[in-house]
Amino acid sequence: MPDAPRLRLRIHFAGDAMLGPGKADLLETIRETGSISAAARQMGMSYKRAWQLVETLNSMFRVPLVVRTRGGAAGGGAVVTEEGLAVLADFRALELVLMERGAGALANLSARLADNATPK
Amino acid sequence: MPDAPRLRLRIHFAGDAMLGPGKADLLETIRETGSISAAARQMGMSYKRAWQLVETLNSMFRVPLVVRTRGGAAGGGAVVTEEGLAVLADFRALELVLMERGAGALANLSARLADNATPK
DNA sequence: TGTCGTTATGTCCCACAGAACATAACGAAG
DNA sequence: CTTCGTTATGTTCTGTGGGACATAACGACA
Repeated sequence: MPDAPRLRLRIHFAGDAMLGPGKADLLETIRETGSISAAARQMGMSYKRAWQLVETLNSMFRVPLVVRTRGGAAGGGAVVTEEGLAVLADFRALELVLMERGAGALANLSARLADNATPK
Repeated sequence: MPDAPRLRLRIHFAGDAMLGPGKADLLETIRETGSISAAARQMGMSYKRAWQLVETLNSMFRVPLVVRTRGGAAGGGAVVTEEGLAVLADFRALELVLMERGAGALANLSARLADNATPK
């Protein structure tokens, strides 16, 4: 088995609101870097996209997950709120549950895969 | 709570091979209808797309998941193999595990959502 | 040997997500 | 009151996933 298969989870709420690995990872990177732009750079995505994701994240929950500040010596920054951390934790918990309890089925599936030796 | 959030799961294997709700549902509908085109119609997707999905499904596993026959009185048809049923079962098992064991975290997340009363 | 519904493919087209650029606005510190 | 990095937005461009069509091939059966 070359590399372990990755389980990707996405939650579709009412309307078009959804939460998946993209927003979760972004949230996590913002927490680490304290800045949207730094997170975007680190994740190799455009600042605008990251900003848009934060925007939708904040608007889909009652309490904002990320608070931003503009100006100042550091230019500004972004901080993940308690609510944001909680949301992130819940999402990670779901992923973890899936990884742990689904290892068996996942192994079954992997065993049936054709061995494409990642050609070229 | 308007409608229950849907958990969507996708498995990314090595290379670009991946398995998600799309292929799983298609597999299931083919099993029910015995035909790719009927499944496509029933799922509201073009025949070509359904055919392409079946093609990639068959090529990403060692044993084909769907066998097809052309011509004949009925025009032809498609049958999901034992292997296909097994793959489908494993995927559904993963989904089920997620729904059951993740209900708690999912409820937490839902509770934090902004109540967008599905406007318009 | 003609019929009929399905599988099998190719071509054209378009909506749309996201990249790439381009500017403002901001505000603490020096 | 200048500087500096960040947040905040708008505009343009493009790759592409998938829809919409168009045909061919197939083969059991009447």
